[in-house]
Amino acid sequence: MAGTPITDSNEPAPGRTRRYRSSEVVRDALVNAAISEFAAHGFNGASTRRMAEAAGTYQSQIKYHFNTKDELWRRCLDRLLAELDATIAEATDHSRNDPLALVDAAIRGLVRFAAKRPQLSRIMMHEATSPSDRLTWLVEEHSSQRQALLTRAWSELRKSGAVAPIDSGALYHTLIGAASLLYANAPEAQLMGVDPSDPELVERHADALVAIFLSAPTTR
Amino acid sequence: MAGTPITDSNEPAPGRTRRYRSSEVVRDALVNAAISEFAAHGFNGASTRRMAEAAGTYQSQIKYHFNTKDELWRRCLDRLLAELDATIAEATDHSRNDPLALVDAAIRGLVRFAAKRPQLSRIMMHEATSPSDRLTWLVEEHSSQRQALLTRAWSELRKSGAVAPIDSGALYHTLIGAASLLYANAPEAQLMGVDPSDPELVERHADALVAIFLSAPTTR
DNA sequence: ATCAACTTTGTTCGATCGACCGAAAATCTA
DNA sequence: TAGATTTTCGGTCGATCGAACAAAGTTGAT
Repeated sequence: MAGTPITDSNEPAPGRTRRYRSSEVVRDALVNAAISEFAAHGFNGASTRRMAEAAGTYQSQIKYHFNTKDELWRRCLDRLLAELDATIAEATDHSRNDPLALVDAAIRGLVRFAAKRPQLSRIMMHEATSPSDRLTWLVEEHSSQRQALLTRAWSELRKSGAVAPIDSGALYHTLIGAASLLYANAPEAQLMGVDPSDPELVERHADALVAIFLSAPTTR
Repeated sequence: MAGTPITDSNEPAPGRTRRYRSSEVVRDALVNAAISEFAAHGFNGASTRRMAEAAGTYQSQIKYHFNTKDELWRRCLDRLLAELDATIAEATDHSRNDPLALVDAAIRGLVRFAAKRPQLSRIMMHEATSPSDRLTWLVEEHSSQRQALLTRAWSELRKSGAVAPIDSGALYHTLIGAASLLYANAPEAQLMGVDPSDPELVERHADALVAIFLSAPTTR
């Protein structure tokens, strides 16, 4: 079976340069190219031939390394979600005990990730507009746990009244939407005179989200 | 030219039933079918044959009535955005003078429209992920004015301090994202056990957005 | 009733899609 | 070095796409 056990040292036989890239490298290049292609055009609109070209290889390599377009798509999401988890984990590293500080850090991490890797938001927005096996897989494999985690943390904070009164059913999509649409729709924002790649804008955006989500309700 | 001047009374010649539908009716059916198709699969993934079948007609009718898939797409957005304008205008009808009440009503109208017509959000999210002539048209024709309107109203309210401190560059997408992702991604929400078609959820969602956007900043 | 305008219907075209196959080339193992 | 394994590379297959065309059928005005 191809690539399952990476046995070799992947060294180009001392002194010589490899002519064939290792499975790992090609798979990596294909996943990266596919992430951009899926994000830009959705699953159906994405072309495996364009992916292969961007990765500097051949379309038939997708069958060889991933078997189908569908499985390649799943590997793309595995990678993106692992990156998201890593970013959030890093951001919340120093606030393990204070629940409010933890959510604060998580929101900022979410915004920064959406800015750095808008492809994840784009793919999810493409996919979640109509039912499919992929969407079912995505929710079961990934979305559900994240939503449960957020909802639990939020209802805990709600008890102490330190947080905005947001319906628990709407919370997840409200926060994700507020945090990521600006970057998912960056090409539109650019045309409107906004530059979502500006790091200072990202920080101001994160500040704003923390301010509106993590503030006790005010009576007018 | 077909259908430009609707001269006739469109009456089925007393007693008899028409065998041909009028241009107006077919165009209407095609636009409706196309809106759903574009929303579900994006521009490239949408099939003109499926649209025609859903509209009870033939694919070649699209060429006849709209010339190209591209022009049909533009007519879909003209209609959706007209509907959005009508909904917002109706919602803000009774608060012409009080700027704060006006934005309050506009936010609620936006949420209700996103819930009622998720297709607009879906199409925009599909389209805004990568540059295209359609996106340029969309921004120039529609998005820009709306953003300018919102930004102006917001900065006015900011002066009186009655409103959350949100960066003006990020405001538009933050609000739209918070208001519409839940409905744009309704199939995902359903799988997660949330029902975005529940009118009470929609109202609670609108309440929450008004609460977090239209509240003076609190210091912690 | 006639005729021009409008609408429907069926078909064809070239292009692109994902999946698949097999032989050649390179690499690793023994 | 010989043989087994991995990777590359070019090509083919049926399906579907948007666009286009040409008749044929329907309608309303004259």
